[in-house]
Amino acid sequence: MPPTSLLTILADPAGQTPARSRGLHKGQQTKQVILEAALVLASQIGLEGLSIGALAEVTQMSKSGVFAHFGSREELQISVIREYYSRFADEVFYPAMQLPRGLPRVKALFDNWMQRVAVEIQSGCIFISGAVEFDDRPGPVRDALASSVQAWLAALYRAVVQAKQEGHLLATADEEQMAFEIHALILALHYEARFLQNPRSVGRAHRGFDNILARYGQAEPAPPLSTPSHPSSKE
Amino acid sequence: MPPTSLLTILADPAGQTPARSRGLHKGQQTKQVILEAALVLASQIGLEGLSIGALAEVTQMSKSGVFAHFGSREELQISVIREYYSRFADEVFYPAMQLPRGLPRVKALFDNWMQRVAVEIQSGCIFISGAVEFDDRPGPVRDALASSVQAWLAALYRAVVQAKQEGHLLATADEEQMAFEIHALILALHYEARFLQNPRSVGRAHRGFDNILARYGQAEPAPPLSTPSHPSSKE
DNA sequence: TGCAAAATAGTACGGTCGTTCTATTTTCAT
DNA sequence: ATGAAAATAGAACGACCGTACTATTTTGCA
Repeated sequence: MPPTSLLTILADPAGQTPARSRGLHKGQQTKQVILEAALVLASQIGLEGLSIGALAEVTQMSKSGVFAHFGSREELQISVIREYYSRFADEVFYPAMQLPRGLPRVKALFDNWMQRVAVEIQSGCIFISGAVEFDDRPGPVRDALASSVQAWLAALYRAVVQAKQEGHLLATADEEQMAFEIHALILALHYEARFLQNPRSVGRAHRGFDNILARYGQAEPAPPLSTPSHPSSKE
Repeated sequence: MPPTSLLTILADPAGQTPARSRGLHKGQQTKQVILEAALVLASQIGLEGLSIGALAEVTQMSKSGVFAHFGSREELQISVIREYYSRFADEVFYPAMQLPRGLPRVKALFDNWMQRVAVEIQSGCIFISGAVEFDDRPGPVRDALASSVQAWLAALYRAVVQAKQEGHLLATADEEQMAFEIHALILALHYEARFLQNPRSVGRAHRGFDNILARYGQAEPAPPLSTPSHPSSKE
């Protein structure tokens, strides 16, 4: 029983039910294998770089064999987005929801997010690369991508609102602003670490979060400046 | 007489001198026209989306005619990066260098940057889309892109260092951290405004900058929270 | 165990891509 | 004005793309 619902937008509209029977064993299984490979490929070279040919090579299948599972490249891309979103929620969102409302939960959301992005410095993040690829390319892929990101950012925002309600933030705190600044740190981390290969970025992002807490938080002691490793936001 | 030099990295290594003569009139001229079109195209669909065919169509030339000016797609992409960089410097960097060292210059750098990105919400930013496209694709294009961005970020960093030297920032201020947080705001603005189409992003970024100034600055009065329009950082 | 249905393979088509090679046109100093 | 050099055009190449159609194989219930 996941603690909240809103994160369960965009469900697979039709699990499968291809013709009329009910046997859906092998197909779903290999589809999952393909999806797994597609996720890796899309993270590396982007959703636009995802090609059915390359996917067939990786999975040792024929192009048409891969294709048949999705019906179109677009549908494949959307499936990848859904899968990515699902894993993101499992890894970042749900674990944080186990913690009590307020600052603890906000901190956990950020820490989990950071941890995931730190891994994605190597593998790439679909929410970021996809945003650039589908900036001004309307259509179902962009819609799936945007609604996924919006759902996640909304969840983060709600956690901040609750933190203020719990009295963990200053009464003057602007929740939307705080969420914006947190998002900004993650984007900068991804940019500077993955593209510019600056190893200090992880520490910078952690420090930035501490700064945000110091600004919006209730009587947080200002963290000491210039600590070698990341002073972390975990307490 | 540009006030600083470091921004003049990456010069065209060989203007032209194709065979041995010295007449280089018409060629350079149409090359500039092509480059102009390429800049528009690359901003919209990215450096990877830049196709010689599309460029030929836009410029009303033949594919081979366009191609001959660059010799390869890679060289075309690099030319676009150089041109983009040059315009960025003219628009953002040099005007700010007219202002006195310290906070005024830092503020001008940010304001000019903001202004440019605000326009790029429609057209797209090559430094951001390119970063995603060439994350893990080594080669001369990535190198040109990365060195351009690094040069700009270094310039921003120097301005912050000077602001501290001038006594405009707290003695405890971490200049690199401040530059990181400023960069983060710009990235978030681009992401949330261009991809998520959130019209409040410009105001959020401005407010974020004010927060940074309040944190690192010397006795800055905290800006009032919740102002409708952007409270701006211009004094 | 048989047999329909599901899953996969094979092949081909039209399209776009970057690039090469050769022809044609345009430029511009003499 | 002439003629060589520079600029542009044209056509063709091999490669890869998504997709459609048609076999063939594999699956899993009766």
